[in-house]
Amino acid sequence: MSVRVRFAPSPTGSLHIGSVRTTLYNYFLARKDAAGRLILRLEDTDQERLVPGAIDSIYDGLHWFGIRWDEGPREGGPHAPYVQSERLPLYQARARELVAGAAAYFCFCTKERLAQMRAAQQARGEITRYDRHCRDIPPADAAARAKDEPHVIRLKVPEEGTVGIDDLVYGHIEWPLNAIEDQVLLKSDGFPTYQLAVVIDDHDMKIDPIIRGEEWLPSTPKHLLVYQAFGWTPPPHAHVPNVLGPDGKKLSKRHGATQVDEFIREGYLPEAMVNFLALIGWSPGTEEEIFTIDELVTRFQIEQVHTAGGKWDRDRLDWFNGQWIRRLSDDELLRRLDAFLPAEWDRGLVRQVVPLIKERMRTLAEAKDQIAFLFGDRLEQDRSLLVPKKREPGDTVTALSRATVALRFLDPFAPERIEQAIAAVAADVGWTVRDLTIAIRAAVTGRKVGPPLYESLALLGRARALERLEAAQELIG
RNA sequence: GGCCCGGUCGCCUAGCGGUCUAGGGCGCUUCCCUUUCAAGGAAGAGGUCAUGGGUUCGAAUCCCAUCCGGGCUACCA
Repeated sequence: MSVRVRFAPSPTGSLHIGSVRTTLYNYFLARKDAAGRLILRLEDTDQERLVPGAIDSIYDGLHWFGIRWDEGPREGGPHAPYVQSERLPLYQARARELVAGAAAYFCFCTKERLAQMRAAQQARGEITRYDRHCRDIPPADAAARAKDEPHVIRLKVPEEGTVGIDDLVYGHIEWPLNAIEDQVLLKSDGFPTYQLAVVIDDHDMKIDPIIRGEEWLPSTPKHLLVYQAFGWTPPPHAHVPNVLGPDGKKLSKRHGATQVDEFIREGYLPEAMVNFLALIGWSPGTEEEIFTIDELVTRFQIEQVHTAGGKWDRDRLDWFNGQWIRRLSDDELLRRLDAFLPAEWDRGLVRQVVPLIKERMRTLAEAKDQIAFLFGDRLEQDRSLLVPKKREPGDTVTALSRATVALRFLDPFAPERIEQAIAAVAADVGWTVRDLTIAIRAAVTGRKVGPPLYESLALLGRARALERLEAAQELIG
């Protein structure tokens, strides 16, 4: 039996980083098995929460990560359609089947009555749960009323007993039936609830195993009961722990960026995100840290997934990102950088600085500020940076003017020659090379830190370098 | 409140009854390298394995209780 796994997002917004983690685990398993299949299914049964464009952003986000799947809304497949709102007749027929078999029943309670009931239960300090008011209406009467009265279909949960699963991650878990209410399966608008749709779809699409977030654990008994009602055998389940915010709660917008497109915009690499994400809640059991997505496919074992939630650690993500940036070839890095730099910046020149800033970047977005001095003629100089600590303005002007002279006729205007020239000037004026480079860097780049100075000067070109050195002398004086 | 899950350095984690005086990575500190900043290299601080009881010759590892944290508790998913 080959692996058939799925990820089933609701198109209620853009892709959340936590669900990407779960999707990654599904992906690893699907690719590990040569005959494995990954299925994308859209769970849009809540029509009120639909967000237009969400489907596109799910597709874009997943593709960005390098995740490919085999069956889905746009890809088609043997179990189409893969969008729940297009499968309505299926759910309705199945729900009626359950009613006919006395495993479910029509319920005519209004939302108002349910609200009142809940309020009363709460006031009495009881568990809030459907009181099974409609459970014992004679089936014939109920069927007749259902013809023209608004209604839902509820599952007839057995009075006692237990249901349980052997979760691939959490092990054996059991729930007493008396804690489970008669779940709504089909809403009054004819749409299925998640609980019904997910079971029918996973069954029809032959999903095995089901891998999903830990937050679904409490609704597993409800699903199990639906499987039972249909007489189906539930597939193996694997729940994976949540990705948590710094406060230990489920990662959400109030913890900062959580959407894939935000990370793309901030200049994170998919390689780094995959690597980082995979290691929250799973470990290969070795001391290695850096993995490509393909390596993860071969290493990943669902049984090694943890039971405890893991916190999101931005510093660690940044470290992974730096690692992956440094693993890129210069040409590849140039390609990735493209979207983060103004279109008018000369790519030939950018290509030449790339090696100089490669190990100075943690995100792609940082590159722009680091190399901006190379582009355009105007440069904002900061007088306070121009004069090194413990040096006099006058001496600085002298040093800078000597450097200007030394660089003017240097041939070629290349890093090694520049280095020699600057060393000579430093010796000449009795300054440390360090202090002299501080002043020159400030003059030429306007900043305190940046890529290596001699290479930067060479790339800047003699004309602009001299111009800026002279401007700096004026500014000080 | 009820049900379920969890608890190893600040964070991600190794560990699955003895090799643990608890290992690695991030972050932090110091040093080396050095034209700045990084990167890289080296060293270091940091954990009474939530707590208390058992079981055992032996427990981070098994059992129980307690505490703390989280999730769920909808005609949301």
